[in-house]
Amino acid sequence: MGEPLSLLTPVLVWLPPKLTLSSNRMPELPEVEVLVRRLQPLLVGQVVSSVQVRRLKVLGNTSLGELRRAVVGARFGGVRRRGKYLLFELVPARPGPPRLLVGHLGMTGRMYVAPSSAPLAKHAAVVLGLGQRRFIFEDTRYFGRLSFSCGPIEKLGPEPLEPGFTADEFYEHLKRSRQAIKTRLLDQRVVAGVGNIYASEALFRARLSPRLRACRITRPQARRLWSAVRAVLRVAIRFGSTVPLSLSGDGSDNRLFYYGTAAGQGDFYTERLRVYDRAGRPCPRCSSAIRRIVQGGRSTFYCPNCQRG
DNA sequence: CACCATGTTCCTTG
DNA sequence: CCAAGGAACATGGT
Repeated sequence: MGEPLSLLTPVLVWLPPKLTLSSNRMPELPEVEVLVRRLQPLLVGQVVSSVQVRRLKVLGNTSLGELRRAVVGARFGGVRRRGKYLLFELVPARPGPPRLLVGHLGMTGRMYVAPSSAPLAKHAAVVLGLGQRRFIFEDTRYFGRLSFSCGPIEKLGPEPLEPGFTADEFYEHLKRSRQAIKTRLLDQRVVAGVGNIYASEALFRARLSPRLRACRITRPQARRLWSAVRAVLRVAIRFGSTVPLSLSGDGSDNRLFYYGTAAGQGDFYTERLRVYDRAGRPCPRCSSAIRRIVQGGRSTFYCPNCQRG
């Protein structure tokens, strides 16, 4: 600063970073939480004028007729999250009890609100008309769901960031299984919302080996892991809340925040995962090489030096 | 071209 | 009946 501008001073032009966040990252609790917060102001109060289902599979056991009857004319009430599930409350036009539409993004699902004039995505599975705009559930692999089936959410374990998730119950639950601790973390009945990425991250933070058998965990170790799970998820939500992604379909971005991807420039896209997908690279604590193993058919990443047990 | 990635459900085996 | 392990699902990226 203070340097006088001359005709020879190069002019720096700021270009917005391209919003091409890696699409191979799957939504877990933090991604769903951030999505729910962003969808809320776009949906609450909106009245559904039409329903288009382009892939019946994503409705699961819900029939197209049932969806139409319950949704057309209804108004979006609350938008909430449970584990990795999105919960949409739909208030009927005529007096009656609200219905709960349950969504899951599977591995490649997206949900966003776009102008009705925008071209429809190739893999748009369900489209709800909202006047000039439409709510779109898109999923290239169609593993996701949007239905009235509440069965899956009733089986979920405690919400990790709420008081119902206690270190003591977590410990008692782990004690009952001979499976590797990493595999247990992926069981949605133990704690809801942890997926393959944050399971590795939490174990690293707790300095516990992913191969440790759950029943061999000590009470202090369980407490450390309990704390690490919560910290990892909270940090991811905080980070995701700062990413300036648009949910209005006016950009070419993928409309879903993915944590920890280093695409583009600037602080928003700094790599923040410590071990996931970093095989062979140095551990951020001790510089040993991060190792990749397969547990239950899924990749696990950890530092063999820092993570014991 | 063969294989890999993810989350959930379903099936089989012990 | 339960725990644990593996296949299947569908598609695109490498």
